[in-house]
Amino acid sequence: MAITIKDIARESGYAVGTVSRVLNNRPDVSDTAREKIMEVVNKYNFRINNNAKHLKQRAGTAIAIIVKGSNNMLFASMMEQLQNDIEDRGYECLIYYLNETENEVEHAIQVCNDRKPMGILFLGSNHQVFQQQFSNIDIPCVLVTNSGESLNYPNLSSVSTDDAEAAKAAVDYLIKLGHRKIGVLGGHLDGPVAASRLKGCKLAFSENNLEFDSDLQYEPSMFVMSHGYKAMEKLLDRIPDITAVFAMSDVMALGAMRAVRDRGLRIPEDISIVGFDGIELTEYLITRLTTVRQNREEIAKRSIEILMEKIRDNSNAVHELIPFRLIAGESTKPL
Amino acid sequence: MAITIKDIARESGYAVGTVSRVLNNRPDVSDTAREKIMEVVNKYNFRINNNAKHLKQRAGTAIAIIVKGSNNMLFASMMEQLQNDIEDRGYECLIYYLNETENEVEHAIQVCNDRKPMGILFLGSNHQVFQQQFSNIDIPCVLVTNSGESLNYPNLSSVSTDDAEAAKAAVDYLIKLGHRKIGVLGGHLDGPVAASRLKGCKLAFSENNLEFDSDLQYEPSMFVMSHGYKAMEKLLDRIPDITAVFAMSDVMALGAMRAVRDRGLRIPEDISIVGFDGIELTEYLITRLTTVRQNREEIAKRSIEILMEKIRDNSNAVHELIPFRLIAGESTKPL
DNA sequence: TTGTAGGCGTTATCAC
DNA sequence: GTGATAACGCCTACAA
Repeated sequence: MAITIKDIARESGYAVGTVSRVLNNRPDVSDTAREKIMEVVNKYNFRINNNAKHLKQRAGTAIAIIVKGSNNMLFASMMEQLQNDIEDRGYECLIYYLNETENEVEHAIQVCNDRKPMGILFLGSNHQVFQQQFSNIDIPCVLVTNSGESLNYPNLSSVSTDDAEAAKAAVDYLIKLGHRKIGVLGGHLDGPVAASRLKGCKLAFSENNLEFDSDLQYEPSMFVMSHGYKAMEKLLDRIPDITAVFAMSDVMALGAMRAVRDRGLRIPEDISIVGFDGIELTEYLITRLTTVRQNREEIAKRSIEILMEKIRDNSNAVHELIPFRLIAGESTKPL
Repeated sequence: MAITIKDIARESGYAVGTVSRVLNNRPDVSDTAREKIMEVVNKYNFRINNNAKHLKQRAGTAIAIIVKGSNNMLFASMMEQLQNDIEDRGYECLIYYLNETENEVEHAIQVCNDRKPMGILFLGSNHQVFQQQFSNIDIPCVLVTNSGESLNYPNLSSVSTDDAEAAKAAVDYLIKLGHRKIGVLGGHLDGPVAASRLKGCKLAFSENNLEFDSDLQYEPSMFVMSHGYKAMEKLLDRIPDITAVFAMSDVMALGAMRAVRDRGLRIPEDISIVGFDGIELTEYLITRLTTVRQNREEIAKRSIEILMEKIRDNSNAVHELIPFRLIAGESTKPL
């Protein structure tokens, strides 16, 4: 059906081995051969069959990136840098987007089987899934943006923000501004991210001798605008005299802002809001969002550096925390 | 190295043929065989080698989606629906994200070579690239969101918004509100999208007996916030008494809004802004953005329906326009 | 219902 | 520097 290197070999007068060598830019080919063969390749618009190629190749030279959630703006904003960085280092970059319901480790195992990458970067991860199946993976991996410390695998490093510290900083900021009736919008607590952030919140309250009643002040929400909106409505219903909110993601904060406004309240005059992540969008909002900015450039950079190091020396996993910054925007004010 | 169906065959006491049949859910296998083989498969955590599989398979049963730009919020918001819809119809869904600099048709040709999909959906496309190379693709394809009419390939359909009409509606709206000093922020005009939208703008002006001086009133910009911001600054410099702006994408409009605010002007009191696309975000902004909403749900739905139809009967390409709606937000007001 | 064997298109390993 | 040939792991006839 399709044209193969065999056809190219016949047409060019060379053997398949030589054609393969040319196609892979091997040095041990004469210029005449290279020229003649490439001519035929172009003439027939030949394309290599990657299935055959990867079937035969023992070890591939590629880095895989597995992203959970094509709608995640934080991840989206990191992809270009990651991809460029990997390619600049001479590796091929295999990108896979999975949705929330798919099993990222299962997928990774299959990728290892099919493409034998040298390492994997995970953007977004479900810890339970990692606990259950990650032992099937034996190449170096890095969790980008989540800590993998508690998972404790020798080949699973991580580069992330200190969630507890960062959340604490957000709530501290609100408390310093004089707020006392503070609500928290966050993820469901089965994951370590929301749990850590909530832990940080609680610490901020207790260190300031303030009560924190989770049932009253905490409202779980998915990390999307619509859920942030609804969660904020519930919080406003439960705590009518609330004056500030910390949302565990900017996107949720955005939904919350609109909910506040739709109740006829103003930001920051009536309610102060702090987000989390520091996605680009927050700087363009007319009421710039005060947010905990994860240093995504540095996280991306270090993730790759660490992955490369592990590929090189196969040393034990490291778990690095990258400093965050609280960016004071216009969505908060002293009470 | 890795475990193969041969190993499974040996362990289970069956032949490789039977193992293959079980793995592919073929009906012509006894329950005992299926059971016994699956037991061994699970015991050894066997995973099929897709390279070998696809190398051998003549025709794959999959639909490919090629997306240009992982940062494009309009595309991101359509992916889930597309993916679910395709999988609900029993097809496998192959997703590839490319960045702006990569050649989507080149990539598609390679995908056809390797995975032999039944059809391809393109989200985002460069017309020049299609002109040059699309003739190498002979399976049904659909351009999702861009018109492919002028490309005139028998196997390239498209489902899109009438760009000229929609842009005209946006500018008409501003004119009806009494605005006369109107600026336009748009893409570089080598692509058909920006060109069509600009054409629509011009028509709106001329039908209302208004002048439109491109050099003065049109400012090109990439479809990202930062460029929208800068382009708006230029427009404000050139036309100090400007009262309204139409931006050819919501993301650009967002940048423009912030630029306006940073000049100490207010939206919509001093400047009205209309966007394009109608991404979810626009509904959550505190100053809800007036925008031309592309009916992305319907575009996604029809794109797949058309692709399926073409796969079935291989009939000639169709180019469908899906009605848009102008959503009046809070970013515009009568002059 | 199950087994056998050939071949998919490439790379790798020999020779020459 | 180049050629011949044996794998790679699976699917698909065809035979039993």
